[in-house]
Amino acid sequence: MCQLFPYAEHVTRWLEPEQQRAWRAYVRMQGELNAHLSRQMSVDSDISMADFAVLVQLTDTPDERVRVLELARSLHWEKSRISHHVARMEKRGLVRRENCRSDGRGSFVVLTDLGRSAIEAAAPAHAETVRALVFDQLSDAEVETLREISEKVFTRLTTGECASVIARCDADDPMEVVPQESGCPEA
Amino acid sequence: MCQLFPYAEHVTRWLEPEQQRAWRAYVRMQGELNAHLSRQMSVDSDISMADFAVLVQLTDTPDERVRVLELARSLHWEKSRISHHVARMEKRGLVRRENCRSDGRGSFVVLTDLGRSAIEAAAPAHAETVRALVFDQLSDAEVETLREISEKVFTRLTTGECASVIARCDADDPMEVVPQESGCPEA
DNA sequence: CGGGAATAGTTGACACATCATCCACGTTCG
DNA sequence: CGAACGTGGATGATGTGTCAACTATTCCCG
Repeated sequence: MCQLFPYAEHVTRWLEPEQQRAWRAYVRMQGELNAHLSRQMSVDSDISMADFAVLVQLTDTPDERVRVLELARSLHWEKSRISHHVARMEKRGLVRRENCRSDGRGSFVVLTDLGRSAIEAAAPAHAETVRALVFDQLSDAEVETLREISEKVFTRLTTGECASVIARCDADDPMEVVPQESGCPEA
Repeated sequence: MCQLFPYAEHVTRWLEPEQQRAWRAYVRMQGELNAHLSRQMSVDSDISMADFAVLVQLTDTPDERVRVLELARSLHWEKSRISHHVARMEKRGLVRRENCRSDGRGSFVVLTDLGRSAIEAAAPAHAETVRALVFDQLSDAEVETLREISEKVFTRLTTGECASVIARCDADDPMEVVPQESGCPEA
């Protein structure tokens, strides 16, 4: 068995059985959940999760216009991804590009009316789906632990050697369930 | 604010603030973790996570050959995805296709020597990365809770209305950190 | 002022996922 | 037997993500 990886003991502490089980459960769940949320979103709102993320960033901003690099940083996307994606969204009329006067290199992504109504239509259903699939299954303690686990792993991912990947400036608010106004009273 | 979604109260209970925070932490973490694992895998093994998943299924099987539909079921992939992906892997020499004699429609995906050495090279580094990024950050209790949360959500996703998506037969073992032989003694 | 270096963004090539469609074979039942 | 229908799988079109190269502007330093 193990002789399949002759150098294993020098490189790897492997995973404990408990960890193996947890990891496989997590991987499976996470894959299915992503798939389900994406499908749900495109079925009942005709936009993708990626579109949604971009639109959230735009509605989060007072004048509904964000620099491309700003988008890249807050979404943790590569700039070329932003560029391609915005191009596609522009073709569908969800956003529009504008040149930046103060910096000749820059350009803004601006929310259109179509874009605004798209996200306003999508957000409630999405939040509802998340609630039904995830939070209705979990106790308060579990929710808290989920947050702690996520924060710990995320911190590990964005500090030290790992951080090299993208020029991580600060980057807050990568994604919301409900666009910012969700300071909804009865929430 | 909330009048942005006039029908919201009829449709949605929204998320509690605690849940919002947990959800955003989870989404962020999960996105970064996926990205990091994929990048890591392709950098130090020259195969993708998808390749890895397919190869694991093959090495899991005594004679290292699996029917396409079998693959689709155990990975929870669509059959066309398998087909395309196997085509690419075949072009790179990681697997090869063989016709099924007992059923003229069917075909087998067979592990090649190159494929075997690819996964043998990839697995330890991958397991090590997962351990370093995830499990080294977590207490035993957190690992247990992570598994419980994952199982609860996964169960919700694969039962009832949600299950309609793919013809969910049974489908076990969608993905492993270490190909099956990982019944490693000291693990 | 001039000439690199850094920065903002785009582009093209390619890997990947999904969807709809198609084809070949098998099964069933008249 | 043979027509109808189901199944295993392949294919092409399209949307999406990544990498590497490129352009254009701005910054910096002499």
